[in-house]
Amino acid sequence: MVGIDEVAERARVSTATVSRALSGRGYVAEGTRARVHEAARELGYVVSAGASALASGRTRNVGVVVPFLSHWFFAAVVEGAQSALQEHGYDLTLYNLSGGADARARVFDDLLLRQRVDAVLAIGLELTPEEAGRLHSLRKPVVGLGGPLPGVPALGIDDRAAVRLATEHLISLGHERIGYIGGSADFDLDFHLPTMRQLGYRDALTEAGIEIDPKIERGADFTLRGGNDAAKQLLGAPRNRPTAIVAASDVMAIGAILAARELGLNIPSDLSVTGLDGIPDGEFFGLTTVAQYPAEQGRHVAQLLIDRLAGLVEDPAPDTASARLENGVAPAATSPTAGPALARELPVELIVRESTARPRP
Amino acid sequence: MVGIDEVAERARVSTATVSRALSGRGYVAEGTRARVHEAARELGYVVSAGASALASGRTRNVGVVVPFLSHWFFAAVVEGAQSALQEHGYDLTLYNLSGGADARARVFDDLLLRQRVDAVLAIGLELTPEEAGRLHSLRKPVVGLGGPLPGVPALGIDDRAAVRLATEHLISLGHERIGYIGGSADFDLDFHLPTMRQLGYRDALTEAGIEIDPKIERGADFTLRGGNDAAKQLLGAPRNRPTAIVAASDVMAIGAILAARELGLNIPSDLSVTGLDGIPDGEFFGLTTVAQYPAEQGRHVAQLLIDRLAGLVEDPAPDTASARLENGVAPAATSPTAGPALARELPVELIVRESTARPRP
DNA sequence: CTGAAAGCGCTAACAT
DNA sequence: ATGTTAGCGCTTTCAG
Repeated sequence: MVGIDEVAERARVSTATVSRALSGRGYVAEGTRARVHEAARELGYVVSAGASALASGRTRNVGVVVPFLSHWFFAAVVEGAQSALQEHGYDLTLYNLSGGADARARVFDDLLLRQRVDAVLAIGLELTPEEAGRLHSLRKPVVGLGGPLPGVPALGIDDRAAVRLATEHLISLGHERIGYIGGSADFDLDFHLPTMRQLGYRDALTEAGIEIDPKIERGADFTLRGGNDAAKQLLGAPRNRPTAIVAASDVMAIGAILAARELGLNIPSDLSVTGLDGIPDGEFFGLTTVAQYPAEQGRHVAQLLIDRLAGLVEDPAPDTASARLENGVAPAATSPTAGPALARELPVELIVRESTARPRP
Repeated sequence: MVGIDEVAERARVSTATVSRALSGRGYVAEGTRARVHEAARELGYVVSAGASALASGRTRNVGVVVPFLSHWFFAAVVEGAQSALQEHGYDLTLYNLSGGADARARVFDDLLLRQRVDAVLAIGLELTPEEAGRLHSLRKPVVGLGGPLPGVPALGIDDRAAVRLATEHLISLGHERIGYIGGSADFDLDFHLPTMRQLGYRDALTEAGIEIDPKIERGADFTLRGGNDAAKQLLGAPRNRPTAIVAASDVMAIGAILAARELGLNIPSDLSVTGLDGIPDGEFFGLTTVAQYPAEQGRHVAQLLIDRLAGLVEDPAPDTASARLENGVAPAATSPTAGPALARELPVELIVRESTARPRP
């Protein structure tokens, strides 16, 4: 591996100047700068991440923690974050919690503490107070996406408003008997979104003066089959069958559409269906949905971190954050930088396709 | 951050002993060992990755390069690799090539050269000779999964045999008019699997003495819609319609199943369909398929790398690898360690479900 | 604007 | 089995 002194020699400057020229910190004459870059290029020199990290305290690496990857949403977020980070010369080290409790503990007790990362992005996570404490003890920027993080600034879509929007769409079409397929209680442990989404559905009904009927609210597991099973329950009733179904995710909505077909119901004349997510296959099924944009969300949140890192000034008073945390109070912003408050709500969009229409008269 | 000397002090030993006790290299008395661990735990000490890497040359980090993440297969492989690595205390730094040519160049020209990783896992990639050269110049273990890598040992399923197996299943059921939905030429640039899979289909037909009819071979793009469109072409013909379809992926197979339903054909009595992949939703659709196991593949390949890293001895003679590479010859094993040859073929399994049956008499 | 030199926090000989 | 010590390759004062 060619080192910095070889570059220095070739460019006829000191190693200090090479470092400055290549990292862009400190003054370097334009000519010198060019010579250094030229020399580095010719030699194929790339700084050693470890040495640079040790000397500077900056790793140019961001840790991204996800509950699992095998889900469109998380994969897309990571991909988005990745591309934003990569553009700025940051690497992305992935931590996955799907390996069970041990793996999870390891991530929070060891891996994240190794000083391998400058910042942490926590995606779709619900942290325990201990885990949040560990994260805080890093004294590094941490931001969350799509999960409630105690004491950590977090972004996400407004799940409640999103489902409400879908439901309102159906109501505005004239539907009054609207079923709901949401998450079962199990899922509420990891994400609170099931609850939030259900509330959004109820909000819309209530506001429109439609009575809530728990009999046409079903829990499922966010899979195709789950949505399909739930829909069959909803649609199988001989009378007073819903004319529309709001599903808490696109995948479940598609399951519902397939269920309707199996039962000989026509979409949308016999049944309207809405989803939430905006997955690529939604278009194929003509699914009306409230789309969110995970790749953009990932980019956005990564960019936020990059900005913080760039403007990083000083640590806050040593004990403020943890003290607040112990009291169970989530301060508005607990990151090392006193940046502007985060825009909490990420955009969603109602996409009307062929799965919704006026109910039969 | 608490450092190694604080631990040394507390355990009343030297820093060298702390290092040995914690890393497990070199002799340490059992009692000392315990004291050190205890002290480290009490202080919440974790080695600094950067310092350790600089001093030892080992980063305990593996780079994983994927073309993109937004596909079941890649996400599952990464998840599998992740868990194996994590169990052994390795981190996983992800490099994503989906950002276009610039991103791709950056990965090979800078990011991988930063000495941030001990080894590289290249998934589903077809590298240019330059890229392969860069990888080689790292002088680090590199293994590929599911993509032809010039000069790099690579594992993968036998795509040709897999599709052949599916086709043979249909033939054994009595089908003789069997259509094929594969990848279009565009896709062949990145993965060669479309071609290989098509050859497998033809192999089976030829061996059974069935004539190949290019009119019932269709290219598609590995999406639901692509499979659906292609199937409609195949099934729309008024006469001499295939009684079975082999699809080169589960997603396309599902597209075909939905196409059949739309056309009023019954599965499997009017049409049998097979896929390839073993995606979770396959079961819901009753899809007969040849399953592969990406998570296990990822684990396997990660484990391979870990073993190499553990047994790492010496670099091979400086120029052997690159010389061979320049000649365009792919040696059996070009990794620094002269390990046993890799088992190239990863397992697949025919899973028979409800989408296949004997053709109507 | 550039150079000299002191580390960053750890590991690995080499001693003992 | 444990301690001493010299770096690992860079960044960053501090001078000039």
